[in-house]
Amino acid sequence: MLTTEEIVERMSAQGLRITDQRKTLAKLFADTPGYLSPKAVYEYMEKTYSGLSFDTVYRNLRVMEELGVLEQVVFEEGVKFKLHCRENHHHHHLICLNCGKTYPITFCPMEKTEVPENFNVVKHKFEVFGYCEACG
Amino acid sequence: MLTTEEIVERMSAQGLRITDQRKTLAKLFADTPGYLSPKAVYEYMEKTYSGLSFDTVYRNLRVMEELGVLEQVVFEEGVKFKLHCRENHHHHHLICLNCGKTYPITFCPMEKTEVPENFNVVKHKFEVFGYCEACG
DNA sequence: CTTGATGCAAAGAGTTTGCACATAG
DNA sequence: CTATGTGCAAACTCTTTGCATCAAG
Repeated sequence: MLTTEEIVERMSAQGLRITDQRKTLAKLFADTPGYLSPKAVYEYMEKTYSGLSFDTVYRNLRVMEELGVLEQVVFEEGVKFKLHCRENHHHHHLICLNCGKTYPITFCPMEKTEVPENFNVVKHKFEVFGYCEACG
Repeated sequence: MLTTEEIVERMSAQGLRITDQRKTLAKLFADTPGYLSPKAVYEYMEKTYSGLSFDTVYRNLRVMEELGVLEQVVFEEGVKFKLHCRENHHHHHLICLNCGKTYPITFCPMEKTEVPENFNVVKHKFEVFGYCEACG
């Protein structure tokens, strides 16, 4: 996982300006072991930056996504963001329905899935949802 | 899979009125072997019913979903609907990225997934995307 | 200084809701 | 007949965009 400093460096290296807001965003994601909705991010940031606007949050989330720092996933409840996994290996996730925290699953179901010859596989999605120890 | 008549009967049995639009919707989904977006449904229906409104399409999709005739899935590109799978067995899908057609996968990755004891699994999602024979 | 970041307002997509009129049963 | 379905308009949520101002480098 990336640290706050590594995220900031990475943004800086791409020629992005390091504003207080971006530093705070970097810290938020470095400290959060799971998914955050744009709304959750906004509510967290709002505490520090009164007068914050939603569009800036979105813009920064997009910037960090394009930079490869964040990854976006679509859930039933909407879009969420988390630090991009830097695992050396392809993997999947256990996701806590309460706190959003994720745990890696090393097993990839594609190994065991029989696909008809005439079907050309491009990608797959495997996610397990439930409650982590802390959330019951 | 349900036939047009079975869908109509099912709606009728629930006290829903069988309008021409609902008959056409039933036929559309009975004949479609994959996912349809609300927009695609609207565009199909519009051909027959000029002056059709989007809200009626949405209302009928919701009604059919609540009835258990349709199932809704959230993709990156948005929400889509298909006939609810009536397979006797839990299963997953191969989904064609071009035509939306689906093929069942009998293998369920949960059988092979090791979950930490302290994680209480509630549900899972496994979907394989690619191109079917017809779509290359 | 100069370019990129921010806030504000407004615009868009997608979806839902209230109401009056039309129509299935 | 009577209650449900439909179209219309408007509201709502989530997200993006244009523009003037502000501040990082």
